[in-house]
Amino acid sequence: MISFKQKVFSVVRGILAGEVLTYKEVAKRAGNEKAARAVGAILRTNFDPKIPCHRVVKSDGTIGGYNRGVSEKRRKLRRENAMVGK
DNA sequence: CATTTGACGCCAA
DNA sequence: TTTGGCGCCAAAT
Repeated sequence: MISFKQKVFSVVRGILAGEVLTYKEVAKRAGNEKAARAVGAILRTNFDPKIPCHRVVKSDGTIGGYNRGVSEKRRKLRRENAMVGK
């Protein structure tokens, strides 16, 4: 039985370089659009380099958080995407 | 099983 | 535009 959490990881793992999803989008793809907050909690407790969790940002365009520091996240996004938003 | 937690989202002021 | 407050949810305790 795959948990919501597993689903979230599958989705995030599938994000292509240059693609950025919001927590809400990830939640929707994982099966529950209203679980954006839970997605953050999940990505927070489970760090895994195979998962490009730095490509997940907030709906309002701000960067959100990151286990290894927001600066690091911003830097990675900047390398992959050209613009990160605000 | 009951509570707490927090990388969120949205709206009113 | 910036803040504050409330709702929502899966996980962790």
